[in-house]
Amino acid sequence: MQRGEETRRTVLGRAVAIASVEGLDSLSIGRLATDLGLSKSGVFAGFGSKEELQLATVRAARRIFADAVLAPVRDEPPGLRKVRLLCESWLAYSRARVFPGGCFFYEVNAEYDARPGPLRDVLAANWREWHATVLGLVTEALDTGELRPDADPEDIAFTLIALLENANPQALLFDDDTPYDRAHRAVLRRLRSDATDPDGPAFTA
Amino acid sequence: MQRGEETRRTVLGRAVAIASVEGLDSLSIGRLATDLGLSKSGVFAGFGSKEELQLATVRAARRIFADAVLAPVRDEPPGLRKVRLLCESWLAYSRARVFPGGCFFYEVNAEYDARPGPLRDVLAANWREWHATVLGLVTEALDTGELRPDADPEDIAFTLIALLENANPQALLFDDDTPYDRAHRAVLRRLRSDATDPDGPAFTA
DNA sequence: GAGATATTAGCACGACCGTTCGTGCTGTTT
DNA sequence: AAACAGCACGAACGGTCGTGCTAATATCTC
Repeated sequence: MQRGEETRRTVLGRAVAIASVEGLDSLSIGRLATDLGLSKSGVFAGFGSKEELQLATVRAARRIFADAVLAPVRDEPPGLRKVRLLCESWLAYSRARVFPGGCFFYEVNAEYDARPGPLRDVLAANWREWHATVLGLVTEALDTGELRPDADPEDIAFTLIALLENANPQALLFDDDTPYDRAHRAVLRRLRSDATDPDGPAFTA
Repeated sequence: MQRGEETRRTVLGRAVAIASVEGLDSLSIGRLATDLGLSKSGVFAGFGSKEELQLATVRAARRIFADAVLAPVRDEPPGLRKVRLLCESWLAYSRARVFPGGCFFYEVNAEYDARPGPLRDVLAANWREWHATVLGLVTEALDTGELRPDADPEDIAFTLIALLENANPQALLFDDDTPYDRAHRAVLRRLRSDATDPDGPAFTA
């Protein structure tokens, strides 16, 4: 009997869309029910509490993020090119409005970063995971010798993430895609500045 | 008879604090009244509508931001050092929790960047102003010859802002101040990479 | 088919929301 | 002293919120 699971999926699909635009606080069970033609208690029953609905929404968004951003580069060989492709994948994900409100996690991190509780904890864990992913790829690029040995992978990861995430609100606030291009150029610049071969194939292929 | 104005100030002081942590949506007139020992209708009367309260809150936050971040460097002579001091001023502002939720505008921009309306419009204007300020100082540093003539001021401004803003959520999410140090180093690195004298007095004084 | 079970619907609750209204207080102006 | 504006108050409005109940319905197992 997996009809309940399907309902949950339907609800979560709408929930991630709403939350990416208006935040997890604006998720309301009654509104979800009305939007989807369900009863309020039916939606409620599928989650048990509003907080569980919010947590499930974050987990659903995490899967979508992984599919949209991480999956396309998963099978790339380690190295500097893979770092670049990951950044480009992220920019494409924000630009394509995989979530209608841009990056889901930019929105909800800002919403909960100063509010202790289970939600912030899971968001912090997701951030750590994302940061570790970027840092891991940068470290691999160091191992392949495409980055100078004295390069600081932590600094590179921090900078790359900063450039990506900053394009998101600017593009949304002004309904303008040029911040993505600017972020892309800044990413390339940062990578080149520590690359052993600034004109190598990692930047052109 | 300026007692009303003083009440408004009291309300706005609490409002900016709440909004920096929980967002402008979580501002509730009844809660402000309870917190401050006022009546709900009294608070309401001072603003006329919830949206006007939100807009007034943004204006109040803008003044606080200007005092905390811009004012300390206002009288510095133009040049690369002034750019660096502005960045350090911003980091100190976020670190010191001038707003308890970190940077007020990081929070509310994320909240409203995908929601058209008067609030997004005023937030976009504020962002433009902030960006123009950074860009102006960078351009001045170009004029003084401290930055290489082929440096792209737009790219520098974008990168600096990205580095600053990215430190904020990370510090809040993990209750940890090291992102500020990392952002600081990244800022210096970015400025040095386009400076005519990477070891000049702009970086040491 | 019959019975067990998982899933929805319907309804009511208390709390809080933004907003409106009428009223009284307080200090200035005439 | 009288008239007046500015301001805050308490009460109440219709609505929506999350959350519990109970009842009806759909699906799976025998």
